[in-house]
Amino acid sequence: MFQALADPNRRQMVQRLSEGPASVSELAQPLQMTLSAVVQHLAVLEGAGLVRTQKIGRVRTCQLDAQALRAAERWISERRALWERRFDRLGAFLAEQDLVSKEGDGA
Amino acid sequence: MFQALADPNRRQMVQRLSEGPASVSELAQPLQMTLSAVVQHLAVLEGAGLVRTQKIGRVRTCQLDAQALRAAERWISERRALWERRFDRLGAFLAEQDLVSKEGDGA
DNA sequence: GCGATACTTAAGCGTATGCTTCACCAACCA
DNA sequence: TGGTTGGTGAAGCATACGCTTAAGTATCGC
Repeated sequence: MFQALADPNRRQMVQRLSEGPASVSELAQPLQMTLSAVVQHLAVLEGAGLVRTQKIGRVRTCQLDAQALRAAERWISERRALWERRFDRLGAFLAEQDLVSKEGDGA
Repeated sequence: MFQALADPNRRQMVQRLSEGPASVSELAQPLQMTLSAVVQHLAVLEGAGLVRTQKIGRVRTCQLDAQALRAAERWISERRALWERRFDRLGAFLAEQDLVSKEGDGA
């Protein structure tokens, strides 16, 4: 799923879809590539569960699946929270002293 | 940055680091690959700003950068919120339509 | 029916990614 | 001092990825 979000074009597609549903060619329009390529990207997004699509007539309409986005968000959030909580428990002061203060000369 | 999180091994490293700082070989231990490969993954994570490292003696110590995680989290969160808000508006709109139509024929 | 539209599928191709090996340097320590 | 530990860097290789072209299918509008 992070794999699916890794590509800039796919993120742009997600961005577009966050503003509302769109057809495949609408998604393709701002992207400088073939419809074929867009469909392939779409397949990745759909495979990751980030996007759901449905075909009516000859038009495939796509929309975001908020639940999948929430799952990705949660994964990051949990790890961050874990790390930040740990940071707090140990005391920011010690950590500052020990790990951050030497950044001045190294970086 | 999503690119960096796309790889399962790198996510495992992030997972490990969320539990506390670790040296390169500590990170490598649970992973079935060469130290060399781990260093390369580490470079990707560091390049994405997800991890900061510092070398003391011959040991490189790694820790998560919560801020970068927060950035990724925010990107997802914003898109999800946008989409969900739209969803709500649609719900409200439909509800309103429903209400109006009932008022229309009821009164 | 017939051309245009909106995809769909398969094949191929160049490049990026993930990994290994090998050689190497810099601490640490007995 | 010399061996071991911890990490670095470059080269090479197999596979995955992103994209294109080309050919095909199903629908829509006239």
